[in-house]
Amino acid sequence: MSDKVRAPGSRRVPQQERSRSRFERILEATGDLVVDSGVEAVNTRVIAAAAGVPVASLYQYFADKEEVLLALVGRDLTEMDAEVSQDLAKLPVLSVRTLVETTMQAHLRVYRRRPAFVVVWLRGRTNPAINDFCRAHNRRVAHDIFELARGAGMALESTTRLHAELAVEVSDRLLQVAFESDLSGDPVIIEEAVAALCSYLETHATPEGVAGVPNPRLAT
Amino acid sequence: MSDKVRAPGSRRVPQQERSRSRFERILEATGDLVVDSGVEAVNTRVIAAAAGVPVASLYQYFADKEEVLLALVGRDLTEMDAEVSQDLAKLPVLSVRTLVETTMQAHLRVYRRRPAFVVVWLRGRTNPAINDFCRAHNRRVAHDIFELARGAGMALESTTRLHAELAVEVSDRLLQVAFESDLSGDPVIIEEAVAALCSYLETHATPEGVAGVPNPRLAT
Amino acid sequence: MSDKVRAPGSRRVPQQERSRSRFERILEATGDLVVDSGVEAVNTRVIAAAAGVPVASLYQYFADKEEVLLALVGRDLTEMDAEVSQDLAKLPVLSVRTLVETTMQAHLRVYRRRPAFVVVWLRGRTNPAINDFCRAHNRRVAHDIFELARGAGMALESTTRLHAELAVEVSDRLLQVAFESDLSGDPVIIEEAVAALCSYLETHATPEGVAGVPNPRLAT
Amino acid sequence: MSDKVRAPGSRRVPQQERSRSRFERILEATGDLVVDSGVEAVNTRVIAAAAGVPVASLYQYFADKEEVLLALVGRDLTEMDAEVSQDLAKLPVLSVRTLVETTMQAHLRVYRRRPAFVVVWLRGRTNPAINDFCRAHNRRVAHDIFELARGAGMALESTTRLHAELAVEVSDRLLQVAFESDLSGDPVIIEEAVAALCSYLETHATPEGVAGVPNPRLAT
DNA sequence: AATGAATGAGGATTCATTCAT
DNA sequence: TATGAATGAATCCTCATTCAT
Repeated sequence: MSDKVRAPGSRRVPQQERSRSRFERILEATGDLVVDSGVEAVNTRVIAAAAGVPVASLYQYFADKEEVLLALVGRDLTEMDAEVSQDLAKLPVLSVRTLVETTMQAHLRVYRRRPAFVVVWLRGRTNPAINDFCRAHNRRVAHDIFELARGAGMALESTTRLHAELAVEVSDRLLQVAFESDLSGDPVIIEEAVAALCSYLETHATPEGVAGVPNPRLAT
Repeated sequence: MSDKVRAPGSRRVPQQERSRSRFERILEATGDLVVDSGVEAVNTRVIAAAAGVPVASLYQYFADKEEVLLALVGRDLTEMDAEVSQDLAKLPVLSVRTLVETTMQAHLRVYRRRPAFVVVWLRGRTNPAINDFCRAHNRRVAHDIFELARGAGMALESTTRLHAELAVEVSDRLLQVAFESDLSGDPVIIEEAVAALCSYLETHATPEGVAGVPNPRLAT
Repeated sequence: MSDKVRAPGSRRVPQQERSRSRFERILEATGDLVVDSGVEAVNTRVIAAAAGVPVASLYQYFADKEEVLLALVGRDLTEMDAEVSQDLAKLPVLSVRTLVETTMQAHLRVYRRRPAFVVVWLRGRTNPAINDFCRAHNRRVAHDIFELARGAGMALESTTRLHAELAVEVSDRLLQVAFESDLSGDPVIIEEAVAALCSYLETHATPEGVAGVPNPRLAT
Repeated sequence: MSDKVRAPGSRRVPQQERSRSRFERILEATGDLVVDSGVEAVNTRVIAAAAGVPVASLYQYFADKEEVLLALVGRDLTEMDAEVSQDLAKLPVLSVRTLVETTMQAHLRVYRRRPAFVVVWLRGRTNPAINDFCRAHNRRVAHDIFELARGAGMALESTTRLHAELAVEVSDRLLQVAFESDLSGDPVIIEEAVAALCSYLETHATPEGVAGVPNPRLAT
C-alpha cells in the first residue's frame, strides 16, 4: 500500500515486451490461484511459483502483495465501469428500472467473464485492503450514478448522494449473497435484488425518474 | 471451533468468584482490545496479557483463538436476540413497520451498550470465522422473522424465507455502513435503513401486514 | 520415572474394588490407543479420555506418563517371563535348539495374545524410556539364560554373559523385523531367526549343549 | 522431508565461500549438538544458535527440522557407502569372511571419523524419521551385498534377499550395542559381531563363498 | 482418594520484504 | 532489470505436571 503503486497501464514498458508479459503473467497466475483456492490462500510464494518468476521479481511490478490483488480487481473493475458507462450511454430512456437493470446486467456480464474477480471482489472482503478498495469504488460509483440521475431530473430534491451510496451498498451485499456459493450467481436472488433496488430507489425518484426520461447522454 | 467451549454459566463455580471471573476476564479483555485496536490486532499473547493470565490458560476456556472472539459475539448476540424477542412480544400491533422499527431499536440498544460487539460484528467481518458466524446467525434470524410474519398472516403466499434472508442481509449491510466510522451509529443512515427495509418488505407483505395485525404472541 | 512407581499388584486396594479397576482401565485404554494409533500418539489427555477418568487422576496410579506405558509392558513382560520359565522348566532335554525354540514359542504366544505389547515393545522403541526399559529387560533375560546354560554345562569356558546378551539383542532385532508390519509376525523371518540364533549360540556351546543335556530344573 | 533440500555441492556458490559455509555450518553445528546432547535435544532454536544463523535461515536450506538430521546422516552415509564399495572393489578374494570384515572395517573407519553420525545413526533411532531412514538404507545395502554375493557365486540357491536383510539388521543392532556407551566402539563386541555374522552367513553360502572366490569386480 | 483448574516451558513454521550483486 | 539469499517478526498451540480443595 505504499506509493510505489503502479496502476495497470501506467507503466511504460522500457524496451521489450518481456516485462509486460510478466506483469500479466503474475496477474493471471494470481487470478487462477484465487479462483482455485480463495483469497486467503495466496501468498508471494505461490503467486511467484504459479507465475514462474522468482518471488523477488514480484516487487519489480508491484509494491507489495496487496497490490497484486488490487491490480487484479482494478483491471477488471476498469473494464466493468467502462461497460456500465457504455451501456448506460446507449439507453434511450433512463428510469430507475432501466438504470438498475442495465447496471446489473453489465455487472453480471463481467462477473461471468472474470471468475477471479468475483472471488476477490465478492468473497475476498476478508482482506482489509480489498475491503477498503471495494468501499472506495462503491462510493465512486454511487457518486456517478447520483450525478447522472440528478442531471436527468430523476432524483427528488430531498435525495442525496448518501441514498445512492446506500443503494450501491445494498446492491453489493445482495450480489455477495447471490455469488456466495455459485460462481455464476443465483438468478432468483439477482432478480430479487433488482426488484428491491428499484423499490428502494423509486422512493427517492421523481415521477419522471420512475416513468423514464430521455437519456441526456444518449450516444447518437 | 471445537466443542471445548464452555458457555458462561455452564460451569458451576465452587465458592468464590475466581474461576468465573477468569472466563469473563478473558472475554472483557478481548472486547477492550477489539474496541481499541480492531479485530485484526488480537492474538493470543495480547489477549492473555490484557486479561492477566498465561497464554496457556486461554485454552482452558476456549478451544482456540477464534473461539474467544466467537464467544464474545455469541454472548452479546444471545442478549440481543432475547431483547428482540421480548420487545416483539410486547408489541400490540404487528406490521412491517413496527416489526422493522422494534427490531432495529433493540439492535441499536445492544450496539450502544456493547461497543466491542459492534467492532467484531460489524467491522470484524474480515475474519472468516466471524463472517461465517454472522451469516449463520443472520439466517437464523431471518427464519424466525419469517415464521412470525407468516404465522401472523403478514406474508404473501409468494413470499419465501429467501426474501427474509435478503432483508436481513440488507439490514446488516446498512448497519455496517451506519457504524462504520461512528460507534454510536449514524442516525441518518439508520433512519434511511428503516425506510428502505419497510419499502422492500412491504412489497412482500399482505395488506394486513402493511396495515398491522394484532400480535398473536402478545404477552398479556 | 520417579520413585512414586507402583508396580502392578504392589498397590493394596483400600476398601473397594473401584480403584483397582481404574488402574486397569487406564492400562487397557492405553493399550487400545497404542494398537490403534501407535506409541507416539498417546498423551495424558487421550489416555484419560479413553479410560474415562480425569487427567489428574492418572497421577493417582502412575508417577508419570511414561509409567503408564511401562506398566503396560511390565505387566505383559512379567507374564511372558513366567511362561518362558515354565516352558523351560518342562523341557526334558536342554539344548541350544530346544532352548531357543522354546523361548521363541513362549514369546510368540504372548505377542499374539497382547498386540499392545507388540506395538510398545517392538515398535515403540522410539520412546527413550521404553528403549531403556527394553534394554534392561534384555540384559536380565540374558543373565538368566546364561546362568541356566552354564549351570547345565552347555556353555563353553570361554563363553561369557556378553555372548548371551548379544544373542538376546539379535533375537530382539529379528523379532522387531518380523513384527514390523505384521502384528502376528512374519513366520518366515521367525523361522530364520531361530536358525540364526542356534547357529550363533552353537559356536559358544559345549558339544553337550548342542546335543542336549537332561534339564537340571526339570519339574517332576 | 520435502524436496526442498539442497544437497551440498548442488548449489553453485557465486564467488565467495559464504553461502556454502552456511549450509555446512548448520550441519556442523547440528552434528556437534548431537554429539554433546543427543538427538532428542536438538531443536530449531538450538541449531540456529549454534550455527550462528537466524532460525528462519534454516528453512532456506532445509524443509524442516527433520531434514537437517537426515542431511547429516545422509552425507556421512554417502561417504560410508563409497568407502565400502571401494574397499570391496580392492579385495582380491571374496569370501563371507573377507566381505564381512571389510565392510565392518569401512564402517568403523567412518564411525570413528564422524562421531555425530554415530550418535544419530546408532543412538538416534528414537526419532521416527531417522529410524525409517536407517531401515531404508539397510535394505538398500542388503540388496547390494546380495547382488554382489550372488553374482560371485557365493550364495546358495535357497538364499534370498531376506537373508541379507536380516544379516544387515543383525549387524546394525550389534553395532548399536558396541557403540552404545563408547563412541569408539567396544572392540570385543565388534569382534564378536564379525564372528556372529560370518557364522550366520556361512549357513547361506556356497562352499566357494566360504572358501573364497576371485573378486569379479576387482579393480585392476 | 479425587479432580478442576492452572500453567511453565517448549517448539515448529510462515511470510512479506529487503538488498547486495 | 533481475534475483538468490537472508531474515525480523510474528503466531498458535500442546502437554505433562502440580496443587488446592
